[in-house]
Amino acid sequence: MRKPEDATSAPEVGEGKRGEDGHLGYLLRQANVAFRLRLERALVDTGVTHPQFAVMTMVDAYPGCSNADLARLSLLTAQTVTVIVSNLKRVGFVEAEPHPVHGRIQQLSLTDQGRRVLRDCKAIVRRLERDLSVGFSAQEEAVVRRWLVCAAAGDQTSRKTVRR
Amino acid sequence: MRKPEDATSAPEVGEGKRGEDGHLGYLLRQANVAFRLRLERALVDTGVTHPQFAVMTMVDAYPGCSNADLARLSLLTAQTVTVIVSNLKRVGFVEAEPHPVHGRIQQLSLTDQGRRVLRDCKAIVRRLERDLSVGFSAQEEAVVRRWLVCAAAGDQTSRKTVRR
DNA sequence: AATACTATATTCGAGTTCGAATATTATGCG
DNA sequence: CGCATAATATTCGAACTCGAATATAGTATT
Repeated sequence: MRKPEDATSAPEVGEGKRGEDGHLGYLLRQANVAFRLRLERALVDTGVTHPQFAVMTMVDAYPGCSNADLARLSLLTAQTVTVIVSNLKRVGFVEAEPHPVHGRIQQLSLTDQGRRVLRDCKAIVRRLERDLSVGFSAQEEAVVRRWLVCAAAGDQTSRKTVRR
Repeated sequence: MRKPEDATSAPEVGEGKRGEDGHLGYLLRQANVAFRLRLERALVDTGVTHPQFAVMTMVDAYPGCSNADLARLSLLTAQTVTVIVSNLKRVGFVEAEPHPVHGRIQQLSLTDQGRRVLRDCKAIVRRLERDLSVGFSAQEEAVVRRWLVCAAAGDQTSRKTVRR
């Protein structure tokens, strides 16, 4: 199917159902897959995967947070976060203080090494993120941001005005 | 960290860095995670996962396509598609015609059962996708669609200004 | 105090995803 | 024809992801 002489030729990314006429859910998936892939390949030298980058960023922003806090922040399940955090502990980027005064809660924080690696990752990610806004005005970017937040909130929040 | 009296209280989805002021890459990830989760949970009764739904939709749109074609269409790697297709073959939603005239290429198509299940899935997905556009005008939605296509294309296409 | 409920953390099994590597087939070039 | 190159399909190892289930700890109710 490499040559266009074939009957079932697939469209390029911007064309047909893969272009602006496609389903919004499909376009969202396609955009995310592409950006995730670019991110993952840009981070390969740091040894950090992109879920690990997300978790490390959150631990850095909310030091002392728990596994369950991370799950809420990332919209992932507690099981998923457990795996990511345990991998980060193993390589020494994250450490846990097992005994706050109360609870069996593990308070998480970055190690010095983790902070160093995170700084490198952030520089790489910043470059990739800049590309996401080229070709769009400030007003257009604001629309996109509002849409993304709305899609993330789903029905739970911010849809409460449109009762039925 | 359940009560707001705690020092490190995490913001809700629409607030702070999780709102419209956050990084575009983070917002994209957040939106995708949330939509994927809603989709996965809505499809649970059909027995189809959301990557399986995506692959079945493509096989239905391009019958006779190969594993490598699916990889290009979905922006996934050939290894990933191999696993998904083999799971779909196992449950009998997809079948492969192993011997076209040329090549070792496997021509894929949906079984009758696969087509039936896909029809049910599409009805479910259509409802979820409608929610993605409520609260946005046609012009705003067009901006969002253009941005998503642009993010999917990355640098390869559509940054080249025009056609060849 | 005993019980019920909630939250937290973890384990298990299955599906998804990638990079690396391998085997096989087609094509192009000498 | 013979060989290099490319494309296709697959296997392997590792990480991510979820639902279900389990164990533990804190809170509330009776």
